[in-house]
Amino acid sequence: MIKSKEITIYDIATALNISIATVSRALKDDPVVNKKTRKKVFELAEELGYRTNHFARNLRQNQTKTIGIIIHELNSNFITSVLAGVEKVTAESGYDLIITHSSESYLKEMANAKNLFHKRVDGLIASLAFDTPDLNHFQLYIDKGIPVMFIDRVEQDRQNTVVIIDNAKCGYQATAHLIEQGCKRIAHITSSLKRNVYSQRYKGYRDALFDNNIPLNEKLVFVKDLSEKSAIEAALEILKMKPMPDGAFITNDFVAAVCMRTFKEHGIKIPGEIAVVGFNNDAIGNLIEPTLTTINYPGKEMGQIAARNLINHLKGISDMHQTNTIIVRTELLIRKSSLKKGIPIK
Amino acid sequence: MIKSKEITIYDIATALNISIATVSRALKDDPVVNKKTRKKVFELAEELGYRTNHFARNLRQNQTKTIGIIIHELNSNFITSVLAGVEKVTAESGYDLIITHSSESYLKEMANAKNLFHKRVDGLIASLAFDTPDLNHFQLYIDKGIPVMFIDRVEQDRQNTVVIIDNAKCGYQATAHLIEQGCKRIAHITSSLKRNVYSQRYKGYRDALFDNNIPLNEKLVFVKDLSEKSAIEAALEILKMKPMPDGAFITNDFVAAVCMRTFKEHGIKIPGEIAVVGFNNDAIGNLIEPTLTTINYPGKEMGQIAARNLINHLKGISDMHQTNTIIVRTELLIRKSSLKKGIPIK
DNA sequence: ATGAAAGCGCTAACAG
DNA sequence: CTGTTAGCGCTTTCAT
Repeated sequence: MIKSKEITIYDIATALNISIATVSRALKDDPVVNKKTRKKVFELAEELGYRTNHFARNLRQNQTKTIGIIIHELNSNFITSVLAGVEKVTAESGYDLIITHSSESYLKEMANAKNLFHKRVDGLIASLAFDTPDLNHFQLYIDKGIPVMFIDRVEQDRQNTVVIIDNAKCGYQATAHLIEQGCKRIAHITSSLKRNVYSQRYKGYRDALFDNNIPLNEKLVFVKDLSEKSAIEAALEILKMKPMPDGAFITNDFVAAVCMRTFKEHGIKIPGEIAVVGFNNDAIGNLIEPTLTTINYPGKEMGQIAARNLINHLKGISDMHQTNTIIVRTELLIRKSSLKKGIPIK
Repeated sequence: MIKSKEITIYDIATALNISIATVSRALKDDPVVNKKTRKKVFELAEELGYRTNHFARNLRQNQTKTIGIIIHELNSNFITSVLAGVEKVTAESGYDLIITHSSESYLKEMANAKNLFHKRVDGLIASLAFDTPDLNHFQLYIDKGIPVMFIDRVEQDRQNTVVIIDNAKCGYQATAHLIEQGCKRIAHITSSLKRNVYSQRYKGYRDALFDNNIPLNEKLVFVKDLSEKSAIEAALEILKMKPMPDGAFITNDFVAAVCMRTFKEHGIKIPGEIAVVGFNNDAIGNLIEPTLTTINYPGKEMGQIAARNLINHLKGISDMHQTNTIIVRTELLIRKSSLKKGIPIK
């Protein structure tokens, strides 16, 4: 297959008998160039099938117009929403996106960070893996002054710019809702407490119990990964307890769905014998029986906010280091899995 | 923030008192350079924190080492699997990936194709939107000799390289399975018959009916989009029919789940009164009640195959135009939603 | 085994 | 408003 020759600004300049500088300026809408000239340049560019050589431009300008993104996984509704939000903003601003995922592995996360660094992304958006213990692998970026924006899964003990939800509040709401429905022994199934999202939700759970004079029983707290296997394990442990918990706040809708299935297989009534609240508002929650009460949080919006702040920072419009925590609104979506007392006032 | 100066091969060359040509060669393991020299170069590069300037390289070599991907949507299990497969292969071969999605819109698909063309991807992997009527927007690629690989959602009336499953066979299997379970009036809920995947599954459905002497009843065929709303509509129409269908082959697990929910809300027993077979093997199928019989097909593998063929073609190892259709294996996963007669012999 | 030098396509400083 | 020119960092002949 013979590739037809690539058109450059030289070709356009020669054909129009003007200089390449003028062509270059015309192409980027520099107001300094004569309108007629610009029009001619555009027309010829179109006709000849000219395409900008981004490499020459980037080489010259020493920026890549690329944003890197490291996420922990790409299999949830929430994550694809985040991606969609980021993509929308970056595309509008003419930035490319290189998406990587760490499969919840710290090692892969480090490798991705290094890789994107070598690819010279102008900025980075990251959501941490389960077992990421520190932020040392982002030091490269900090040293070079490359902005990094953390989203959802963040490290708390440093001063980075983060876009998060108020996980403690959500945990509190979920738990308080169960208490309100009459639950006395509320189990909590969660994941690695090293991750802010889980530790904060746990904190909210504890605070809600405390405020309602329910003593914390650590045996009711299950720290698991988010696999189907672990979910079944946790559910079976709950089933064995005497007395059995009468409520469960589960930090993930998929895990909640698996637990509910397991409960039902053992003849347990939901919410009658055990009320359940999940987290994330995945599509699944509306398809299982009973429908799942959950926390809804706007992934797409979070993605947009993160990307917008990063890009504005890059463009010098604003300094993202000034606002270092952005908290996005959330809501408790009450459905059937938690309603022991019937439908509340809407 | 002061960015520390970027190290180039010039810095290394000067420090080592050798030429940049030697550094360049050493860095890419050219066997022609002295082992000791190479070692010194690598050590210094590491120490100084050298990173390759891909733009300079790409500018020089006139290739981007980037693959573009256009998918119809990124919200399904299947699609994220495809992406994971593609990513695995491209990452191993040192290619970047730019992911775009068309949200099932032909217009967005065209825009993406154009955009990726301007970004100069070395190759493209695409899965078509619902309403894409032709392949004209890929003509740019063909004209320039840029390879395009279609996956799953493909256009049939041209000679492109495609990675697909045997949709007709799957449709046949699903339908035959329902017939085997005693179904006589089998509804089919599907989507735009312009898309190969749906038209082929429909064909399989028709063939299975024919082979079992069941006349085709077009009233039992519902062409819908894959939204929750449409799923409910279709389910309600089915519920109204007299006699009601006693089986349904639904080309999407999510839609199947929504239909099942609707059936159950109306007191219909599954599979007793209506047996259901879905398509895709989404996680949801194992969480709803009854569990959903479905067609499993290996997204990750399809992604890998597509990417591998594309890259081998790019590297000149093989010519992908020689093999223009790659068919991947599939399987019918029999679960409870279709088992009117009890569990079959495994 | 190494070096010199040209040039990939573009931008921007400077000079008209 | 337009043109000239010097690189950006790298690869790749062609010499040596």
